[in-house]
Amino acid sequence: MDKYFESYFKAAVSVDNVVFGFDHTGLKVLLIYRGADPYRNCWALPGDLISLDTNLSDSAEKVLQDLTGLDQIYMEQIHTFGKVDRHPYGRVFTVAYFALIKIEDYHLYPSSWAEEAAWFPIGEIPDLPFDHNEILAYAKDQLKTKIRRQPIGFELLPKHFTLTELQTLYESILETEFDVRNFRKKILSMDFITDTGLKQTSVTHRPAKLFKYNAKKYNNLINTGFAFDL
Amino acid sequence: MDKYFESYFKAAVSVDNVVFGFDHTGLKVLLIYRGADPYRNCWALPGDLISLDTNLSDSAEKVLQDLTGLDQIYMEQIHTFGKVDRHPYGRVFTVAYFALIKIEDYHLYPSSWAEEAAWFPIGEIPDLPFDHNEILAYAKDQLKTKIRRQPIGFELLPKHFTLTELQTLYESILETEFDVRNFRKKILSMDFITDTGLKQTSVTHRPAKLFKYNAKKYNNLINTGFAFDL
DNA sequence: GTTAATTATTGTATTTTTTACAATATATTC
DNA sequence: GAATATATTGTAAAAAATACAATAATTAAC
Repeated sequence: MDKYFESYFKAAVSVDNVVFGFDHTGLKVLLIYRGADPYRNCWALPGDLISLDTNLSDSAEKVLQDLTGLDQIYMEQIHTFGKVDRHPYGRVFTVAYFALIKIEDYHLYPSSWAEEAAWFPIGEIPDLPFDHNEILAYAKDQLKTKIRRQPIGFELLPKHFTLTELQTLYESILETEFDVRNFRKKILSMDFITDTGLKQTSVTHRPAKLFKYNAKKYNNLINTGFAFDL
Repeated sequence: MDKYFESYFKAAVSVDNVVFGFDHTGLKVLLIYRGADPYRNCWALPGDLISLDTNLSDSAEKVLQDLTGLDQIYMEQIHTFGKVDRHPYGRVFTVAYFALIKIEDYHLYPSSWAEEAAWFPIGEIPDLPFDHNEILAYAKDQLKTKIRRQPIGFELLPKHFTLTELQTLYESILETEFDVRNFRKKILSMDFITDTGLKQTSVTHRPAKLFKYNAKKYNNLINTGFAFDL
């Protein structure tokens, strides 16, 4: 390499993951309690500087896995943040990813320098270090946009879910309300949510039918020009 | 900074701009002829390593301005590419931006190490260095997606345009055809494209009315829950 | 100045989709 | 079996999307 280029190779790159989960109480975000500088003893997005011998997308998975134990979950790159002074140790660009998980399917195993990992309701997020509040706001916005046009909502629900749960998910994220009958008609007419034949148990009222998302049917539809839109 | 962090601060970050233009012959992409290593004497996306004292979004504008002379145009970050071996000089992450311009409103002034700058029809793009073909493919895909849902098509047309030009733009980018009457009805019903009262001149047939995009009206609509969709 | 050539402009009937709206069904608990 | 709680379902009206072709305005050629 020419000497001329040396001054450019002094940046670091990090990954910050915005992991959304959902349960009956609403939308949640996964934060870790930092046990390392900078910003030791703060809750923050699970993110870290990345090692320069690893591809970016692999790094995103590795960082999340190292800090929280989460593996093999739906992840998507959303934006890169690169203000000059966003990191106290030097010029650090951070690539933000968003991820969706079924809370009840995973246990959290904080490790590396993450002392804790916990779900925070979307309305009760503390002040976060770096530009993490900005990143989170961006991710929330993306979630709202994407969930209307791609069938990613199912990533947040258990494998088997009721139509009421599905409707609650959409209403909660989109901050709106749907008519029960119309919502069901629309969803079922799309024909990629199928009845499992099973019903809820342990409820103290009429049990709801359990449905599941059929990715194959969705992909077939896509190929015929269909566009999901809620 | 702790010594521990030093090994992380050895990456470089670049910006690569995918600039789309449009004229009566179709969609075009702006490439520059590289007069510097690596890949000297190749056509490539206008991109460059960024200086570490400049914010990311400012860098995107600066790089484009330096190489092509283009300034104050619509730009949007689309994706960051970070494969380990994508750059021969070391670990370089590149943040891709896409930009839309009205070809006839600008002159190209290649400078810095860009020996030439030229518009290439989207169907006649040569093999590009780095992962630029991959970046371009991603950008094309984004353009197709975004143009259907945001009124960005107007960035590619002259300030005053005919409805036929607008329809041709959409048909060309979306690779589809619309019924003339239905297209006009739909566009005009959205009420943010207004008649300028002017007509085409120097055409050898019935002159078409000239319209313009009214961003204020669009923003008003957005705030009332309207969603542009073609 | 009439005709040919070229592109611009416009309306309507049909079909499909969206919307608004409330009664009945199925389970548990007491 | 009565009370309670949630699940499930249909229809009519309105709105939007679709399919389809004749007329209008200009220039060029004669």
